[in-house]
Amino acid sequence: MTINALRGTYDICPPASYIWEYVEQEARRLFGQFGYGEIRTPIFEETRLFTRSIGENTDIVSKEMYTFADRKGRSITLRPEATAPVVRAFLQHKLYSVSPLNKFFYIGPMFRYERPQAGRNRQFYQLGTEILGSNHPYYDAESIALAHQFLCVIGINNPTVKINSVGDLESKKLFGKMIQTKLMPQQSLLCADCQTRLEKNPLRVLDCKNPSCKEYIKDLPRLTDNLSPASKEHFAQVLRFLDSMNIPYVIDNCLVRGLDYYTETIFEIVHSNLGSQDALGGGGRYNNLVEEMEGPSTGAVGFAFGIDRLVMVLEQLRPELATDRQQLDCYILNLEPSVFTEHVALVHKLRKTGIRADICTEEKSMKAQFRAANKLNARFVVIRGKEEIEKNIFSIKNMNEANEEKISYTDENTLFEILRERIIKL
RNA sequence: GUGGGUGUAGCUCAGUAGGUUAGAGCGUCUGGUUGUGGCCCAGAAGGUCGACGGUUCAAAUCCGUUCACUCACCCCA
Repeated sequence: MTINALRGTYDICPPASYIWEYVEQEARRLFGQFGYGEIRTPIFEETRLFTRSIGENTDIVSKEMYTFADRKGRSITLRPEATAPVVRAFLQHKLYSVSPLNKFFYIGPMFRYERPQAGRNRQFYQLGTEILGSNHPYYDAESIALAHQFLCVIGINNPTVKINSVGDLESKKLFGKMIQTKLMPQQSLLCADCQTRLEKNPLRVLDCKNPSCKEYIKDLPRLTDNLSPASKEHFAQVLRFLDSMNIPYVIDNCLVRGLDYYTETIFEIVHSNLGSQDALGGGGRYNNLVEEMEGPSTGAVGFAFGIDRLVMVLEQLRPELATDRQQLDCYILNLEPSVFTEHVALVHKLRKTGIRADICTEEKSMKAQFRAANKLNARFVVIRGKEEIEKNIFSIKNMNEANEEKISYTDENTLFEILRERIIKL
């Protein structure tokens, strides 16, 4: 009985892993350029960190958390998202007193117990940012600009940025109540999902795709018309900054996010090359979360990409990323056991000077060894067989030009030097 | 949690009016005269046909159960 990876988890083997490396490498470079420092938090936390921050009756907390008791009976949860852990770290280390503004990025696995489907796994990977310490609308726009530029950098060129505002905590609550009172009389006419949404999370009714529900939704007041003057101005400024940076976006009055802590600006980036789960990433502002977690009043905004989904799109758009383009500089054949040890020293010496060298360990036929060299995409092959040893020479074959050079052998070191010279010359 | 689809070689898949030793392409390995790769040619290895049970003289094929994968709903990255 073989053991397989658990449902919703998977292995990333070469050459597919090259895409992941590429995405992460470009993220580190660009996010660093924008002034974000990497933060790494633990993969598991106390359960109440998430129940408190994300919200008791959100889907994530009510049915998707990997929660278990540790050996001392404490309730532990594998992180379903990174914002709460980052805020926890921010407070634990009192980073607000180290610097008024903190910009972080993170890369790592998250866990949600869901039925897997295209673009959704139980262990999935996010790469995201958090800016803590300001409620200036510029930072909402910067988050979106960074996300947008990152996609451009890695070659995902036509994403759609959807944006909306839910206003401050007060207007968010008031608007929810408004929807409830307007729709309650017709509750029984809505779809089953909307009936429960209306009670648990009324804003969600807005993005129901059910055609019959849409009839009722279109007559509802609009979120953006019911914002407080301050929230309205905040949102207008975010849009103004986006315009000034030429970041394209679509205002989507029905966009709602599933986590309780979002306030003001929320956004989502979708892409048509994905399946039904078409969001590459999303985020928004969360001005009350830090305070709710017993920290000082702190404006904050963040977003996250699903790396799994970025990779899915890149597999389609840039399949060349998943090929091993690296050439081997030098492959040393194994024809005479008497010189094998000398060759072990040679490979090591070459590698120490930064050359990509490798050695054949099996005493196979010359044809087989050349086939191996070819598969490894070797530029040079070192040949020391019976003939060379008798004549006291060694041969270097250039695989690209298919010509061979025979050089007289004096000692190990000159062999190394001559080989190195040939390799570096190219 | 709910619903649909699919399980045959390492990969992509053929293979039903149930009937001999279950196939192809790619990949892997070995050869194609004495020591040379890619192209070409030849050959080999590799499968308890997802698992279990049933019908039948006979099951990859029909029936039942189960597991896995997959897509979608809910929701999210």
